[in-house]
Amino acid sequence: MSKDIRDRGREILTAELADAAATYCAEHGFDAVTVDDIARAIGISRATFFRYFTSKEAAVVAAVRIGRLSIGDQVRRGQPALGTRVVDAVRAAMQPTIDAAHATPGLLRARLTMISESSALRARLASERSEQRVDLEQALLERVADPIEACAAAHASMAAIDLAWSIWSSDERMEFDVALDRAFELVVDVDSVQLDR
Amino acid sequence: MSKDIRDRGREILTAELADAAATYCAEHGFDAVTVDDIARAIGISRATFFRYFTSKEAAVVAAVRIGRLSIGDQVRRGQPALGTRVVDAVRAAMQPTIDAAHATPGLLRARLTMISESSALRARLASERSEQRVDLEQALLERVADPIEACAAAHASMAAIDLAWSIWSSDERMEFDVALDRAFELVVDVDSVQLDR
DNA sequence: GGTGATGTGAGACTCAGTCTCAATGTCAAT
DNA sequence: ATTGACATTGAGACTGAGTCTCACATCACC
Repeated sequence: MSKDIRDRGREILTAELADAAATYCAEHGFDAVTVDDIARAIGISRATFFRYFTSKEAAVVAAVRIGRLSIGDQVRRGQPALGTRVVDAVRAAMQPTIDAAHATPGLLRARLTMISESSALRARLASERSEQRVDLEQALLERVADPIEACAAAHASMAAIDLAWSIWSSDERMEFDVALDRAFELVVDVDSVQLDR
Repeated sequence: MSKDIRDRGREILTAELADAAATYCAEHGFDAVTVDDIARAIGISRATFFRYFTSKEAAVVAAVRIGRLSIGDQVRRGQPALGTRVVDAVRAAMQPTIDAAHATPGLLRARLTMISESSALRARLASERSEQRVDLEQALLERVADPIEACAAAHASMAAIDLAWSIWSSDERMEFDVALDRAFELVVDVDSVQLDR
């Protein structure tokens, strides 16, 4: 199937372009550069840039999206056993992300910092996370009978994943899998958190 | 203090403009109208539109943002007692929103539907919710000693609030306070949700 | 009636994102 | 080697969002 090969080739090329674009933006400041600048810097035309990315922000956010599989697909692939707690299934589905974070932690931290410093990039990331939650919801609906329970589990799990990134970002020495464990534990036990001052 | 009066006047005017803008967009389709169209329709110039709203999307989203107080400020105002569970404090802080949702449920539902149908508006709403979470985090930090616990509680609470809007949107007969109760209960008990098929 | 501060409209400008069209490259069949 | 189908690219025009400057109007205060 030559089509698969072509598509894979395009995927790899997209990843390389996103990487180069993110590197260029990190050097010059995302808000200070135009799409023309980025395109020229990574060796393509403006028109081609928009064939690979839907927006200026998308290119940079694509550079931190680790595995090519969505979180929903990762859950499906894991084929978690009947009776598994949903939060455990989602936590397990994060393994590829953990591996990627462990491989190049410094680069990932730098790029998350860049994103957090631009309101346009923060907005894009928030929007992307929201879509990820919908994707996770759909995957869970296939394995959980009550749709509202599936929806709730997706919301809580995404909250935990978000929290894990926060925890990981705020401590240079933290490993991402530890942050994830802590985040899921905190979210599951959130009813024990009280006002203590 | 005349300055306060002026500011209050501007707040009221902004709310009226947002309302008119949302109504116009609902009639003609958000993606199909330009800022020029909206501005003309609500009787101001394009330049003035951008003095009241930071973007085209902001005007519409402002029309569904109910109380003028942020969720963090609502928690502070509630002055919840020492030992209160954070989730209960946040749930209680939603009372003004409940009241507003109860006052004009049909209008609110129509506008949330419009938002869900435009990717630009969905993105804007997601971004706004993310900022609300940060705001809530800051308020909780003042009352919870462990910053990570405060952060976790903010993430979980915002997940519950998001979920409440989902639940409320998906059932015409649901009252928003019931949706909120159900959402908080589901998020707090999320560890009991299992894969059952 | 001046005078200064604030709000508004007009219009120029930059840049993001879309679209069309022509040029180039690739591959297969002959 | 040549041709023809097809995909990719670059160039450039175009729309519309968002910013900025300047001129004008309005209103309060003196």
